[in-house]
Amino acid sequence: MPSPILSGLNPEQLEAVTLPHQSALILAGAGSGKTRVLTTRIAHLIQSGQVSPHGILAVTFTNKAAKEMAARLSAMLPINTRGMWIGTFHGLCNRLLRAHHAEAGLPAQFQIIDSQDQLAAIKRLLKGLNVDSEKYPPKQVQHFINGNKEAGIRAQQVEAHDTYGRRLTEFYAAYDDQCNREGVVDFAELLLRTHELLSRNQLLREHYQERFNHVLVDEFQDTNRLQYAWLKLLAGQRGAVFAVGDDDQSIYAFRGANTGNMREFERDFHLDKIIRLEQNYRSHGNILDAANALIKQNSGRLGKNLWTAEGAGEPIRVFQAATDQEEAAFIVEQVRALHGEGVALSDMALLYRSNAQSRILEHALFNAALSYRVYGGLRFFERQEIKHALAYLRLIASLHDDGAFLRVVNFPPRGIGGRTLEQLQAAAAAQQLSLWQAAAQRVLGGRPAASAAAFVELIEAMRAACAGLPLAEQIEHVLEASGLAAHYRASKAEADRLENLEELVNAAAAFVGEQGVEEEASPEQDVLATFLTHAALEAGEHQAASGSDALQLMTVHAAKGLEFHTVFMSGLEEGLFPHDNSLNEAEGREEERRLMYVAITRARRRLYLSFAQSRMLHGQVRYGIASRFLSELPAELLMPVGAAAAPYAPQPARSPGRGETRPGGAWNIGQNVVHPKFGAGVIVNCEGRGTDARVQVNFSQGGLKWLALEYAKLAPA
DNA sequence: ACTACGAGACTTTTT
DNA sequence: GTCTCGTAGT
Repeated sequence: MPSPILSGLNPEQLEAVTLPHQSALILAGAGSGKTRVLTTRIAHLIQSGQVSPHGILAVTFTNKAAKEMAARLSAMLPINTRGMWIGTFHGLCNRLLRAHHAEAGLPAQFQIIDSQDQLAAIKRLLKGLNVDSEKYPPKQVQHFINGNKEAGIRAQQVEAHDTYGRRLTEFYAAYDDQCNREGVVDFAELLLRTHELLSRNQLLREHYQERFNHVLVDEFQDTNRLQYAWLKLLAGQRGAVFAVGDDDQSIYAFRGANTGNMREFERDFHLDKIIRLEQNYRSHGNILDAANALIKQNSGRLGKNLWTAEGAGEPIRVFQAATDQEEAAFIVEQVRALHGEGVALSDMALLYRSNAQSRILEHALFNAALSYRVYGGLRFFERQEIKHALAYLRLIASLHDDGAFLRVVNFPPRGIGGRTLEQLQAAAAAQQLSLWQAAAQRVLGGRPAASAAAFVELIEAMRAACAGLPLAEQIEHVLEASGLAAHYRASKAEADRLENLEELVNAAAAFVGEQGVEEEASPEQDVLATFLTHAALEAGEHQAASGSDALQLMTVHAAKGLEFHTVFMSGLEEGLFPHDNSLNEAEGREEERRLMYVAITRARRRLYLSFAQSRMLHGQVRYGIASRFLSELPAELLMPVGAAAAPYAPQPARSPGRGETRPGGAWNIGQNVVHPKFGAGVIVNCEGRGTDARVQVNFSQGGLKWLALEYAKLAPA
């Protein structure tokens, strides 16, 4: 007698869901019901009595995915998912480290710092070591540290081959020391610490290995080395790892995702089961055919071909615009028409490769009075006013947090400037004290000591006043006592920041409301710590939902996992998409292609691909040719649209348009040329006439150069 | 100690 | 075009 939760699954989905206790890889194509399979399997395991909710570990990458999984699960089964171990890698690590902080060598109230805070900590560290930030850019040091942590390598284990590498390794070691002193943990550290804790502590390891009989992973293709090692460790010899992913949608290699994990998983776990979910429930045939044809050109795929029971549907529309403005105007016009036909604006997406492209599109939409919503940008807990407020709270919770100290010691301004801080930092370093201790012990003399002492008193007063208050009231008190609220009230230009601070109080109240149900007996101080963790681990929505029907604007990355009736993929030009910076290595080129694959498979019914021959980028006009991806799609699936409906490839040399000079009569923008010294290149700009005429050439070897035509020995190629 | 101006950068991003 | 960072000026 099949259970109702299994009804409606196709044979492959059913097989995946009802697999016995064994490790398995589910290759789930776009729109193949991946999340459904994952959640239904958990529900099925529990319902059939194979495991209790207690024995499940379900890991995702984003909080959104974790929440959705929990929500779907509680809709399927009458269970409370709150106590279950469903969460992000980082969230679950946090949970483990809080429970075993002593064994992990962490203070009970350790704070989590985000990448911004981490970068600030590194800058501070380098400054203290008198390091030339030209030679060792903080961003690069951060990259080095995180890269090593994600490979499971501590500073002591780094194999440095040159002076530069040895220096970076020193910084890595010093950074970890600094974090330990301050009681802060960065994102990568959460994972590495947990991994070390479990590898070192046999009792703990066996406890969790026994407990988590079933480990389920979402978006497995996005895991990095450390996350994979973490999974392997938790699963142990007898555990079953059920990994769901799609190698064709791996678009995060640039931030450490190891595409090799899928193959390694297959080998390490001796998989005899790889289930492919290839039936797509989202898109019409032409769209899937295009996606399949494109992705086939990548090498080293595990292999998969999407199909649909639906018809072919409409052809894919391709639009060639002369300028980015024209491209935007075309999109506006099409959006209007479709909206008129009854397609909701929110069911249409406007995608682009990089955020910089959104502005011109926004401009056109704004002028057309079409409502739109841009995803991306600053998130709630990343805003500076929120960071300031949280830093006061962090300092109250954990006085030795130098990062928090420095963020607020002079904000709002209270006469503690760079000079004073330098002295304070020197004194603290000399005596191995935190900045707080140094300030509290009045190591300074003169006027600076007085202002520092005043700050110490301020924080101590806040700490005392907050003790025992509900969280929201604590925050309200801090906002007033610190002068933050007054500071933002005083400036008209920053009224929105004040609003955000008020929103922070609301968020805290809501947070306590949600928490309160479960953990009724938790002491007040712990609520603050939990809230700070929440703020660090979950930066909040990118933008508050406007509620109204609005066109969705976002990068292709941000669109992963979403679907729309109509998708406009804009800016399909060489150099933009695929992006210049990714073209050097085959890996990068293939990732760009996967990105294009993700873009195409977002569309249910209609797909527009557009590009512009000229585009304003970085304040300069760039001339581009059609993206290679357009020629990689089967021509019979494409339909040129728009005023000209002209063929777009191969790119004909364009004669100069309005306002463009035509020096010497022989040189055109877009023309390929050869220079005796610089080699092959393409003309991207012209200027002046007669003997003054100059052309700008983008050389494949030498980069961008302005050349005076009178002297340069330029020849057509 | 704070503010203002200019030089240079600038793919994608979650935790 | 726009944001960030560092330095110079008040």
